[in-house]
Amino acid sequence: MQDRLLESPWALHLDPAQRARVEQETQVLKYPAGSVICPEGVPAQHWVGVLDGMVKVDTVSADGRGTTFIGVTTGGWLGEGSLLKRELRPYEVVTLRESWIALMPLATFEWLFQTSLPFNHFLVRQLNARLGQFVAVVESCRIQSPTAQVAVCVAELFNPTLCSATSDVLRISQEEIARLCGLSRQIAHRALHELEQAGLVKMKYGTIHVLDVDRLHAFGRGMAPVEGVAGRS
DNA sequence: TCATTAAATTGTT
DNA sequence: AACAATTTAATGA
Repeated sequence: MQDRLLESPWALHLDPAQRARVEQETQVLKYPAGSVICPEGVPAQHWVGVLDGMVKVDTVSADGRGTTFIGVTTGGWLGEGSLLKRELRPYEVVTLRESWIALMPLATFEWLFQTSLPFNHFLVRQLNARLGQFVAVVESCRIQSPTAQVAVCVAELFNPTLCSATSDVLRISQEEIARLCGLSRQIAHRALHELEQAGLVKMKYGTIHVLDVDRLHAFGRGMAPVEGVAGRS
């Protein structure tokens, strides 16, 4: 699993010396499901890579209610925002299931940031992709139905710029999907059932098979079956 | 390998 | 939100 580290997209264009230092200083650890990798409110000390598994980024308010902002699947990297700003982690990072996690120290990240142009290109593309991800979610949330919202959230978990989707099987409970979309579990459940009937996903116990990512994405932007609303203007 | 139990997840009201 | 039903995982014979 250590090998996966240098197979990351940002590592492909580093020179041998840079690759060597990255490999030496980055630790690769296995975490059981539910582990807090980055606690909220502590200084950010690592850039976090999901070599295998899945994590969520969320925050818990005082009254115990929590919201999930993003899910990151195998091949994704996160946490660069807090590193660049040298700030306390505004959100916590938690594994949703057993995962292999890479932790690159701040110093190593900063060194790559200062010395590698390809690394900077990667960061710009990643930040841009994240922005697009959030815009798509907000759009589906404001304009479309909850079902479209779920469609976009699930589709975005497969965003090729943000992860290296190796499989179309998503091991995640409907409850976590609901958190990810900011919906109640029953609404998310209904939405997932609709998407299943539309032939876009296939539900099993604890897993979701994504059959057509492209159509899922399209669903979030007006391809919804309710065209009585969309057609009028 | 099979039966029993606990835990997690889903389905329904 | 609470409850019931279902599936999986773990345990032990």
